[in-house]
Amino acid sequence: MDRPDETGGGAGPTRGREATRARILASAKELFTNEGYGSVSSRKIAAHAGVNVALINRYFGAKRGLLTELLREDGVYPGLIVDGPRDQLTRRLAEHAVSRLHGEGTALQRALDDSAGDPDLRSVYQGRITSAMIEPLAAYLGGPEQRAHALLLASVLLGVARVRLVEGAGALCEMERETITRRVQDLLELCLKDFEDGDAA
Amino acid sequence: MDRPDETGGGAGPTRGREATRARILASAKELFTNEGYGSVSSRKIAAHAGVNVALINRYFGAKRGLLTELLREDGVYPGLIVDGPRDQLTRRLAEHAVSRLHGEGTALQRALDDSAGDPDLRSVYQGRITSAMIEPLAAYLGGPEQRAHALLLASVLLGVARVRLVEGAGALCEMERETITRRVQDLLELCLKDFEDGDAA
DNA sequence: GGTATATGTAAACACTGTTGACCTGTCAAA
DNA sequence: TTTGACAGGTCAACAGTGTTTACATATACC
Repeated sequence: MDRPDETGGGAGPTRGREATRARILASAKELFTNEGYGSVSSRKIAAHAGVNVALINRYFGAKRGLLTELLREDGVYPGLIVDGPRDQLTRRLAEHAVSRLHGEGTALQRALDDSAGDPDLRSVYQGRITSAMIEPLAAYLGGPEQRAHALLLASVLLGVARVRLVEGAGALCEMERETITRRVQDLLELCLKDFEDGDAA
Repeated sequence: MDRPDETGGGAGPTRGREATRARILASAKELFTNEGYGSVSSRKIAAHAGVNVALINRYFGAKRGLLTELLREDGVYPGLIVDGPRDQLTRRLAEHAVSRLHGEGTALQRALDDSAGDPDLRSVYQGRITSAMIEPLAAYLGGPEQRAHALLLASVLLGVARVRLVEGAGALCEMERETITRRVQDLLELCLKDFEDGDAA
């Protein structure tokens, strides 16, 4: 039952459960970053890690498990942007969105954004967006309409991300950064308005 | 060089270039509609159409060509919603978005929306969204900032569509339909504001 | 009739993710 | 020390995928 490996007690053995897991994960991270999820095969990851293909499924269940693990470690949609003063929430979110629009952030984040549409990853991202974006937002906002407000915020944030994939978002990136950030912020602010006042036109 | 088929001049022969093309396309449409793009294999389409697999690639280049053709025929993102009185543009777009949010529209449309993330289809949807959504919007809007405005509109529209895939959009669908439509319309309206006025708070 | 050409067929290719059977080395108990 | 158990690793195969190539066939024209 106990682990018989790490006999030397060293920091980095090249074999054994944890060492192999780590090497696979590191290879996956590097390859996904440079080539995207869909373009990297299990065998390629295994070869790069100097490890047998079957071990990927042994340790991560399936290829998708690698990405799940990377997301868990890296926190691609960090709840961090939610935390902070309430009156600056939309500003933080807008800056985050525009930053993503400009392709900033970790190379891995960019790669995973690009791979988000893969059918194999759909359930992964679905759960991730819900648990790391919509639910934290709803909890942070509070109130009876928290979920609707959170979904609207998510719509704008995801929409901006999506238009980058489709278009490169050239025209938006060419604008003064503060201008587009301000506009996104205004959109987010509008998402948060109460739903009572029907027709303010 | 000329077409030797359709010798009888009948309406529906079961062999020959056009007949085969049509049968493949009809099968693809039916299967994609019911099972989505990624879950339907080339062989399955061919079997359903009673046709050899190789003919798919002969007549449509590749599997993706089937979907390109279906999109071309069906006009999934019709420029129709753009046409109309200018002061009702956002209303039309909002109604369209909310309608999609509720999963209305053709079954095929719904299926293709769901398949939009497939890596194999990325270039197809990229071109389609650009040519059938962003460019018509930009042309319709006019002005020096037309492209930025069109991209912002697209962000909201695509974002609303995306949140449906992720969440089922339960909370948004449970709301009074007019309320959510109004809110989306307001968001779209805000997208169209000039970028000059920097800080209206 | 002969022949070029369009259409349809069968089989393979080069992949993919995944799995099951099989070694192998190390540790614990007898 | 011998035995047995078991975690860790290897290999080959499975069942799929999209796509292509070489071949057979039927049609239409000269």
